Amino acid sequence: MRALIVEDEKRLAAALKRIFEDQAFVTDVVYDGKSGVEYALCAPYDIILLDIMLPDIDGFEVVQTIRSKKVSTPVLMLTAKDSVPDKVNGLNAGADDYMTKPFATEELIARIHALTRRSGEVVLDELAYADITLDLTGCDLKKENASVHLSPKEFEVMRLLMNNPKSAVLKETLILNVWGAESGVEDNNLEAYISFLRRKLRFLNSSVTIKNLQKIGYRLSQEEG
Amino acid sequence: MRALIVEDEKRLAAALKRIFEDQAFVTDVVYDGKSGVEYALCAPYDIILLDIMLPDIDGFEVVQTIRSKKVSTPVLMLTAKDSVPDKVNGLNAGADDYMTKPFATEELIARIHALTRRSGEVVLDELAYADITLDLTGCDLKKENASVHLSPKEFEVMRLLMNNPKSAVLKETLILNVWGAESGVEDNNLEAYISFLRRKLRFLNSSVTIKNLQKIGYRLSQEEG
DNA sequence: TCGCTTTTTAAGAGAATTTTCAGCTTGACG
DNA sequence: CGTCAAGCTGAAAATTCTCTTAAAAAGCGA
Repeated sequence: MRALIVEDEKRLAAALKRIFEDQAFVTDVVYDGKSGVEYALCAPYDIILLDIMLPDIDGFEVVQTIRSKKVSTPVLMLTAKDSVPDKVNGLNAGADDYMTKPFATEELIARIHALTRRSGEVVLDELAYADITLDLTGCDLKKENASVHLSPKEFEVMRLLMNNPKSAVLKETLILNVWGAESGVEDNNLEAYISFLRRKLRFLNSSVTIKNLQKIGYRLSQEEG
Repeated sequence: MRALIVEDEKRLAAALKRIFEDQAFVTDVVYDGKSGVEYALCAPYDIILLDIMLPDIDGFEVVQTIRSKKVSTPVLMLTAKDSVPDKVNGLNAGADDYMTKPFATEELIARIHALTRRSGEVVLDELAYADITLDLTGCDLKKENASVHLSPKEFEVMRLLMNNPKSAVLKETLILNVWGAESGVEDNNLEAYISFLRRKLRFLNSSVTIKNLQKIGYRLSQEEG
């Protein structure tokens, strides 16, 4: 499932991205209306999250434009104002639902699911590799009947690794996606988490190990016997 | 399809962005080499357009860096000079194609399509020569079922040699691409690495040898029986 | 605030990689 | 041959990266 987030406030955008990714969406983020239209027209999304207040053209215009181009992806509008005109305008312009900021994460998730269920897809809630399974709804890592709890950051790191089981995941990618662009975290921080995860994998007695590629990053691998 | 443009001249960059967008690419533009590397490492692009002359680090170094991180996105280099050394360096460093400025829009479009078509069809993750194979996703050299691990620099040297199996690779080219422009490493350093690689080839019992051409450089060759 | 979990930081051990050096071999050329 | 420059190699030294702990700091709910 793919999601597009159109939101100019970077921090909120990052938080939303996280939420969507926790729901197993592949997520693109853009920070203005023009890009929103471009992206919506160029790639097939299952849902578009759209802020009304944007630096260039506003959310209403974005919906209108993409609808006029026959894109029928569900649109969830986000607005700081709880005013009736906004809602009406949004729905008239072609949005499928709206939410007012601030909002509870649970409510957002519920609405996301309501909108995407409608389009008839199944929501992926597990990631598997070799003998382990990552539960995307809870936050734990399982092997057969055993399971360990993962903290949010451990979970994010593991999810990225399990999403790219074939290739190495760059240290840059991991840090960017787990801590964010300008977090300024040290490599050692990531290393500590890798260490935490390795301990938990040993605890589970899994055949999965996290391999280091010097100067590059990490990848999962399965130990023989 | 997503494109990244790395070009410091704003007006040219804007023109390029327009061209890409007309071809239905979602396009990011950055104006210096450092940002180019960051973007390339953090998002999946289908093509990267890269100017050689950039304010901070040059285009060669950009390609070299992202390739050393195993990013295999096709790179189209742009150069004002039509000099052979530039082309050679670019292609050795891991670029897929180059164009000299000024250029015709049609030619650019044709090259873009050639490169992205290619990437759609085959994912290049191995380099082969005679009886050996270089795994570009991991860091190892294989012969049949045996394999040896290569360190980052060993890997780079080997990749350059295997990229140019027909001709000799100049010592300067090797040093430039593996150690960088102003590293000031001695020839003996390269010799040491050649020696490491030879040992590993012997270990693999490969028919491949690294031949020295006095005062020039090295080339791969296959020993008979 | 207290107690718990999570995250960050720090430090040292340990590995892996890279560089350096000395002595040796090879090839070119008179 | 003899000599010199260029190249080769193994070993040690130096450096850089990584791993693992433990402890400090931060966050969070009761």
